[in-house]
Amino acid sequence: MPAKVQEGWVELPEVEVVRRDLEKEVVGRRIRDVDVRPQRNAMRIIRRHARRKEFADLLAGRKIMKVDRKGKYLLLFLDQGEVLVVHFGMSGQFLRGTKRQALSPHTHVVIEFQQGGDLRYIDPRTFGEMFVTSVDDLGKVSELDHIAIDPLEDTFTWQEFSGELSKRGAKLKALLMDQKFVSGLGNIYSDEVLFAAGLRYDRMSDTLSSQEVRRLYRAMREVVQDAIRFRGTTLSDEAYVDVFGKPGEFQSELKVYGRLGMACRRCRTPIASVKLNGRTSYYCPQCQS
DNA sequence: GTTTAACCCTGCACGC
DNA sequence: TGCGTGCAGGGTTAAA
Repeated sequence: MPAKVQEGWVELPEVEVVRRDLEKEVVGRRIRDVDVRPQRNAMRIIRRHARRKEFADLLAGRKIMKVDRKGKYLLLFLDQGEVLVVHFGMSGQFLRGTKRQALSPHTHVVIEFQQGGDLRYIDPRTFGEMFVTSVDDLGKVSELDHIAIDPLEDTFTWQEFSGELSKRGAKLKALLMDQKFVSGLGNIYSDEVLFAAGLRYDRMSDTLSSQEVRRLYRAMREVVQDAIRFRGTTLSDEAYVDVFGKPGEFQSELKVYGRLGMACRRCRTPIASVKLNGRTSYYCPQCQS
């Protein structure tokens, strides 16, 4: 039975690829105008703002100074002490465009630049969102405040990771996906990390040997770094693309995710899946214990 | 403290 | 064949 084609979504590697693209493409540009599209769903994207105009006025005339990432959130810092915060949800994406190019379906926001060209926010499922706040108020945004340490940060050491793991008594899969424990991993990469570490989804975090902790720590950094190098995971035509519309290539590197019934790349045992809290998790029954 | 369920929405699969 | 219905899917949060 072929694996069902899934829509793609956005985890740390994809957000980081977009961040790097935006740094090259939009930093230094000044916003001329912002068009929040007339369809009702566009308001869902800017749900923290009462009106389209309010959101647009906060951005018009501002210059984009730098682009940071916190977990799966993108932070576009503007020249007057304000920040455009973006979360892609499940199906959000940024695309560079020009006035002559027609807007694709589910385009909710178009940011037009003075130097020409625009940046479009597209999101079929509208689970994503964007809002503008001041740098001073960033700390008051609870979702950002709660985000745990990033696996790519140098300050993320395995000793610290080990301490956090033993403090918690939770199943590894749930823990890896918990943004308050470690930031940026979703369903795809948590499965891949657990496979790379040789650990099962239901292992309790406080039962790992120090060797297993180190394996998990190393796997987490390696999988995320590799996925960025391959510019993210694109599972179907409709799925994630970078700012230029180009799909990622990490899907060909996936070891377990979406490979139900296919031979494990390491031991040839068929990949199994299990439903956890309504989400499908993939693993190798032989390689992971 | 952890686990579960529900919410948001679209698109697809399925059945009549 | 065409339409209507049901539900999968991820991140977050509130409830259990």
